[in-house]
Amino acid sequence: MKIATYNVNGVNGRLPVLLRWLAEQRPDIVCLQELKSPDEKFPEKALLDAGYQAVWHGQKSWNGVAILYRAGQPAEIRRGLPGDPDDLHSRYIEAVIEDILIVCLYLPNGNPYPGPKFDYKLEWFKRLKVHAKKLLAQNVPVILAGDFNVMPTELDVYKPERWINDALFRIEIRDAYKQLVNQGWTDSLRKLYPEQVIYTFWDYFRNAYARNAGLRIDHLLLSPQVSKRLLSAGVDRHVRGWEKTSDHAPVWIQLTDI
DNA sequence: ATGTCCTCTCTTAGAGGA
Repeated sequence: MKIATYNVNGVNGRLPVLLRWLAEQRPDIVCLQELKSPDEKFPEKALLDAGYQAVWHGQKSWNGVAILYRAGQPAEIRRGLPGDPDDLHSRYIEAVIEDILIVCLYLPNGNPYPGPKFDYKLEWFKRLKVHAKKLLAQNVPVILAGDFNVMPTELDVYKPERWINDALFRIEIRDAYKQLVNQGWTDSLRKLYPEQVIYTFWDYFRNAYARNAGLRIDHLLLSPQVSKRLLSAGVDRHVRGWEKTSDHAPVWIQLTDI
């Protein structure tokens, strides 16, 4: 079973690219971020025609997350990260697919540092850690997939020294990510490729993709029950080279069937 | 500071976000 996460940067503007990639790779499950679409404008019909049923949590202009499934309807469990009723951003959705709890999340960017957006990111991370710990305690297969807006280590940035005061790399944010992973999650790509330079995002600016000036900020974290089923993982980086493409590339894992 | 690309609107240019 192949499970992917992809920050599409506008699900409607990016629909041709998304459909092309779905047809090419045929992932079983897809977590999408940055829909930038209100719920009523989500391209449900086009995705159904492409063979995918979906649950989604959108909002106008910004954010938005969705989970697609090729072999049935994802069973939505939760929308919105618990812990702050005043947080109205659409950044979190959970669904059960087959035997796995799929969490699709879009962590706040947090820039500029310092400031309220950075504080919001730290708070969001705190709430995520609280909730993720509860999920682990259930001892069921769980996947946390999405755009975490965190480069976990210096290996994950083309020029670490330039990113020290960026909200995607500030030490508080790396620490928060480390604390999350240390609860017992497995970072899929790092597990299989502990020392390889792997990027999932290349800025639109400065010809970043051609220079491979990238970041690794999209992650698939696995609970122990899923981790033991991990077969392979990778980045569909060629998609970043397509016309009218997202600034992220799809990231995927392959699990053994049970 | 800049670069680019998305979405929305006090809309066809500019603002805000990433």
